[in-house]
Amino acid sequence: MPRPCRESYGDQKPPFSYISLTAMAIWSSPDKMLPLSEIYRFISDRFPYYRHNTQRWQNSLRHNLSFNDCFVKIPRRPDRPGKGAYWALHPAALDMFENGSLLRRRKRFKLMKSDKDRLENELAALANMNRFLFAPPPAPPQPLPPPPPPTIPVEPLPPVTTLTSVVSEPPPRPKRAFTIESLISPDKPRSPPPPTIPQPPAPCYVPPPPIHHPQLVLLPPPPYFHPPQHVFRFSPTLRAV
DNA sequence: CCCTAACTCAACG
DNA sequence: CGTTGAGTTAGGG
Repeated sequence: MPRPCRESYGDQKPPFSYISLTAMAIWSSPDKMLPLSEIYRFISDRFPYYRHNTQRWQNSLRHNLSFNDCFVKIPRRPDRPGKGAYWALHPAALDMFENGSLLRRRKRFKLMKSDKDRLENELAALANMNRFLFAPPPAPPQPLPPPPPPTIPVEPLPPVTTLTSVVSEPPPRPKRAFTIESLISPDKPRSPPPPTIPQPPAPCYVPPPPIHHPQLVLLPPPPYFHPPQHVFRFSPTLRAV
């Protein structure tokens, strides 16, 4: 066992908190967001310890998702039905484990009330837009004007300027402590090494291509800044308190 | 030893 | 499934 990676904990409890495990699962997904069932599967797939007592730890895990501001519930698109919402990581929480401890963070990640409210508004607005943009196709034309369908009350959208903040790009690879790589890479050749095409030296930062995102509405990208500090673009004032 | 993050149990919608 | 509260356990300064 020179290379302890996945499956190396056997039936022993892995030294990760539920928050760590959940973050790993979300991180490992192509879209950086997962429904609850997929989070369960990620964990029980690679940590045999969690193939038992499922009722207990899954309840705890759901508690964590709701309780911790570092997890953000993303509404489903109506045209992508399924159970439950998607869960993503709050971008300001990406450095949650900077201290290297995967058991206990230095400090709980909590949003200030104002930021929490703003995030809530953005997600509500997103859900509203999704209702429009991904509504089921209208019924075939009727001979007579059908009675106006129960119109979905669409609430006035919050200032659109903040909406772009919900659009996300793939998060960066974890900085140090989080050994996601060793956990997910062995059986996940998810991104075949890109063919090394000699690139002309870019004089400055080149914005990444538009991000395909199955769940979120892509809006015109905001202006790019030089070193992209954060791959997510939430409201710039979002802060962990 | 203390503080508090993390966990557990459980009720409720 | 998701939220919330209350009580317990335990990580780490």
